[in-house]
Amino acid sequence: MLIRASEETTGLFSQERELSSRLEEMKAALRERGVAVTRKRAKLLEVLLASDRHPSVSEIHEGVRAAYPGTSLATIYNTIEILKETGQVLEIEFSASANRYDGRIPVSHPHLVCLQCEKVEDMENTATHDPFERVSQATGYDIVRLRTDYYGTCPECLEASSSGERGCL
Amino acid sequence: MLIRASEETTGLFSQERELSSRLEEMKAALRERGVAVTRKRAKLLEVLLASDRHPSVSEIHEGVRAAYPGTSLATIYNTIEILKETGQVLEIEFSASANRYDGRIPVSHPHLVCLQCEKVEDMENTATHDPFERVSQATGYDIVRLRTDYYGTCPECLEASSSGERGCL
DNA sequence: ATATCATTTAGAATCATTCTAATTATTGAA
DNA sequence: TTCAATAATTAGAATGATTCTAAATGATAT
Repeated sequence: MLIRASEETTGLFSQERELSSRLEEMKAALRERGVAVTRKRAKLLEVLLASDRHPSVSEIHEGVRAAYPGTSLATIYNTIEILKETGQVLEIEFSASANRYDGRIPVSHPHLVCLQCEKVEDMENTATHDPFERVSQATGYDIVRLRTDYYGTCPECLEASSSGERGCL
Repeated sequence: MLIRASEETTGLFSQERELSSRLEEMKAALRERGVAVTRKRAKLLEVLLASDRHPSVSEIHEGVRAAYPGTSLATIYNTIEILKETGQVLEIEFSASANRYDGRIPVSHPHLVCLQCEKVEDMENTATHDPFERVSQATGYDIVRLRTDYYGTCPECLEASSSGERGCL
């Protein structure tokens, strides 16, 4: 059965316990990489893990600034870059809008993307994708990542647009 | 079996016949849409279909300029936009570099992306992805598109980097 | 011919991201 | 504690793909 991971008590990422161990994992990865876990960086990790919204850099920036008002955008970009390099965050690229980041599940997994409200949700994977080794063998590529995203209109946006084009305020 | 579509005599898109009927299809779609198939637009379609390289806008621009030197970038963007709207081209989005376009197979299908040389290849799909209807049903989304891309290093780049880091000229 | 409408144009504007060079914090040795 | 040395952070400039704008050109039909 295919369900949305955002349903909080089941699915891909449910337990608060998992969240805090994920936080520790990320901090450990930063230390291992040889960079300090500063207060701003710690806050960034928190913000990143706080929601299943797959936040953009500027959303993260706002979250961090709520605690540390002087924080610059560059700090967010820098830290995200390190997280990417250490495999601690999954970057979901968009060309027409800002990239989104998944710190909860930093490995390849499918998403639902609403083209209207730009929501990005995790999706349980029921389909079987070719494992990297198999693709590698068949193509000669060294495969490191897979992107599987379904694009469309989310139920809320469908509802909003069906219950009246009139609401044009 | 999983093979690369770029092998010319088999695979997803082999026959020259298919290419020219594809060209007519695209022209028809433009006319149906109510826009003229000008010489520049016709050339653009040709360039788009000419290779399996999944060209970027600026590659297409260069191709068109070879025949019509004065052609502006805006014309390419405009026409690509119309092709997108009519479902005649598949846009493969990248945030860190230019988007790529697939006019040969304008419907969702998987790709191999080389992170080093930025090659984009079609891939035969052996894995079963959840059909749109099934995802729609399970999630409430109205799904219109699926992106399935494998990222890694292509055989040529692997070869180049293994046969010596020395070649640093 | 000429009025109308679509097409094309050059260049400006936008926006996410990256870069740069200077400033500020932190740390470890004297 | 003091003083380098190193890392982290900063503001703002630079970049680059894309979109926008307003003017110019081209085609079409009477």
